[in-house]
Amino acid sequence: MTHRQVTVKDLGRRLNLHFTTVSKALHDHPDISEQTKRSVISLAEELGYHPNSIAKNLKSQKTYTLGVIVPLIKNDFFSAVISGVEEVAYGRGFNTVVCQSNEDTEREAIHIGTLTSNRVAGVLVSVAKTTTSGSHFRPLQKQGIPLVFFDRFCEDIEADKVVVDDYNGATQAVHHLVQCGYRRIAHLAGSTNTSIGRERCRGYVDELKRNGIEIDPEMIVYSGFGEKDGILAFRTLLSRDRMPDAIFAVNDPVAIGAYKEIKRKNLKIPQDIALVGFGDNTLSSYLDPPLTTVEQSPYKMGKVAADMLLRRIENPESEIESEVEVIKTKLIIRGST
Amino acid sequence: MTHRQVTVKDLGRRLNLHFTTVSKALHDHPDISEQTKRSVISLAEELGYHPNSIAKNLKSQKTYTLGVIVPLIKNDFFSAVISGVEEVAYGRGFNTVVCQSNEDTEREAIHIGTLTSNRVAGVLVSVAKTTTSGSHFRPLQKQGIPLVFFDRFCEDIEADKVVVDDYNGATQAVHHLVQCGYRRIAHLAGSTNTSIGRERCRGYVDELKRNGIEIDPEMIVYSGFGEKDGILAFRTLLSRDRMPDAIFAVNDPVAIGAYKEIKRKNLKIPQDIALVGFGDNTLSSYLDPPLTTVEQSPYKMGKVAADMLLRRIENPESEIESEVEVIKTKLIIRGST
DNA sequence: CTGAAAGCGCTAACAG
DNA sequence: CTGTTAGCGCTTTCAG
Repeated sequence: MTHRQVTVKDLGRRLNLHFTTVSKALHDHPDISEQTKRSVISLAEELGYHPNSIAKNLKSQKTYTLGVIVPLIKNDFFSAVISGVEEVAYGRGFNTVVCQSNEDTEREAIHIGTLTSNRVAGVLVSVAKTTTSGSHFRPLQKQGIPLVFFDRFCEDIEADKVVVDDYNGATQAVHHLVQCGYRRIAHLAGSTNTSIGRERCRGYVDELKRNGIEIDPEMIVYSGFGEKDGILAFRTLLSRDRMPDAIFAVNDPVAIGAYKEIKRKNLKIPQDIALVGFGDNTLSSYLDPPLTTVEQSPYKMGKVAADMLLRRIENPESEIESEVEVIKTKLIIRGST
Repeated sequence: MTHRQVTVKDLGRRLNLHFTTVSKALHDHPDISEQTKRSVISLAEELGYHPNSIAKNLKSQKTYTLGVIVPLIKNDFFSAVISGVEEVAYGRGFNTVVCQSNEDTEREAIHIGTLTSNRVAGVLVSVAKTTTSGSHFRPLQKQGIPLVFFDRFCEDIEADKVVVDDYNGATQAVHHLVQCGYRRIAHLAGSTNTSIGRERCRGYVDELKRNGIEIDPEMIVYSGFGEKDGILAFRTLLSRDRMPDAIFAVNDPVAIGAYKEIKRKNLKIPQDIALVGFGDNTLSSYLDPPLTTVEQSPYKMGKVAADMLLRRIENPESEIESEVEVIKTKLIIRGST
C-alpha cells in the first residue's frame, strides 16, 4: 500500500530514458521531442508523480513558504488575519505555515528557530504580549529572511509593519460621542506599554481637547485588554467621584466587560451611559443594544501584510528602509450610542 | 546585509575541520572530542547557524510538517480546530501548514497537490461543501501520506475520521427540553444530505419517541445551516398550524436566526418559546437570554485529529483499518430554556 | 578521534 | 534530441 514516492528516476527507468531527460520533458524543455514529452507526461500522471519540492528547494535555495506567528490562532482577530495572509499567499503560489506563541516569548523564539531552519521565504509576526526585547528575531535577519510585523511589533527591531490607525480610530470614536452630545466621556484604557493602548489613549485625549473638553484624569482607567479587565475597570470608574455619560473602551472585549457590568447595575445603554468599543468583534453586533465600534479590518490587514512581505521576498536586494502601512479604520455606529 | 546562509561547511572552514566532523560535533557524536565539540558549538552560535531542514528532510526522506485544509480559516469553528492541531503538532516537533479551500473542490485539490509535492508528513482535511467525490485525495494515499478527516468527510475515501457525536448531542438537547416540561418541540433541521443534518435529526426523532412523544412532521422544518436559514425556517414554522413551545435548531447560527425572529415577533424566550442550538458559538453566550446549546469542542477535535494523524505517521506500516473518533458533546444549559 | 565518499531528488551546464 | 556530470546541505557508513 504505502508505495515509495515516485521520482524522475522511476519514470526514466520505465521509459528507458535518463532521468534528466524526464526532468526536461516535464518542464517542456525545447530539446525534447513531443513524442517523448507525451509519453513522459502520461506516465507521470498514471503513476501519480509529484515533483519533490524539498529537493527542488534545496537545489534552488528558495522556498515558497511564509511563516506566520500569532499569539493565538483561535481568536477572531488573528484568524481573520491568517485568512487574509493565506489568501494572497495562495494566489502567489506560496504556502503558509502557522504557529502560535501562546503569548510566550520563548515559544515565539522557538518558532523563529524552526522557521529559520526551514528556510521559509519570509515571516509575519504579531508579537506576544510578554515580548519586550526583539533579539530573538535577529537570526531571521542574519539569514536574510524578511520579516513583517502586524498589529503588535517590537520597537527595537527594524522591520516593516502593518498597523491599525489606532490614533485616528480613537478620534473617530470620541468625535462621534461628542457629536451625540456626550460631554463626560470616560476612557477604559488598556495597558499603555503597548503602542495600541498608548495611541488610542492619545487619540481620546486629543479629540476631547480639540472639542474644548477638559481632560479629567479621574475619567481614565488603565486596565488590560480582556473582558474581565473591562468589568474591573468599570467598577473602578464607578467608585470614583463623578459618573460619566459615555465610555470609550480600548477594545471590544473591554467594552463588553463594561457592558455586562452596566447591565448588572441596571443602567440603560445608551440612555444612562453610552458605550463605544474598538475592533468590531463578531459578537459586538449581537449585543442588545449592538455595540458602536471601530472597524479594524483584520482580513485586509493580513492581505496587506502578506503583500508587503512578498514584495520584500521578490526584491531581496533592495535596501529600502523599512516601511509602515497603516490600515484605515471606520466607525460603525450602532445602538449603544 | 543579506548574508548567505551559514552551513556546516562554513563552520568547518573557519575551524579547519572537515564539515562532516562539524556535523558530528553538532550531533554530540561520541567520536568527537569535547574540545572540538565546544569550539564547533560556540562558533555555530556566534554565526547564528541553523541547520538546513530542507537538506535534512531530503536526506532522511522525512518531514515534520502537517498540512491542514479547511473551508475557511476565518471561522470560529475551524480556527479553533487549527489552534488545537497546532498545539499538539508543536508539542511533537511538527509544523502546521494551513490552507483554505474556500469551499471549492478544485482549490482543495490544488492544495493537496502542493502538500504532496512538499511531502508533508500527513494531512488533515475538513472537506469543502461542494466536494462530492474524494478522488483528489488519492495522490496522497498513493504517496503513502496519511490522511485524517475531521468534521466533514468524504464517504468514498477510506480514511481516519474525527467527528462530533451528532446523534447523542441531539438527544441530549431534546432530552433536556422534555425534562423542562416542553412537549411540542420543533426541529429546525439543516439540509439532510449532510451527515450532520441527518444525525441530529435522527437524534431528535428518537429522543421524542423514547419519551412517548409523537413525531409531528409539521414540527420539522428543513433549511440550511446559516442564520438566514434560521429566520426563514422559523417563519415557515409559524405559518403552520400549531405553535411549538420549544425549538431545537440544527446549529447555533440557525438558532440565532430563529432567536432574532422570535424577538421581532415580540415573543419571550423561554416563556413563550424555548430554544436550543448546537455548537456553542462564541456569541451564543452573549445573547439575552443566553442560548442553551450543545458544545462541540472544536479545539479538542483539533487535538484529537492531530493525535490520530501523528499516530499514523509514527506507525507507517501498520495496516490498521481506518478508525473513527467521536467527540463527545456536552449540553450547556443557559437562559434560553 | 577525524576525514573521505556516497547519496537523498532535482536541475542545469555541458557533451555526445 | 538524449545523456553525463556536478552540486544544493546534510547524514551516514567506512577508512585512515
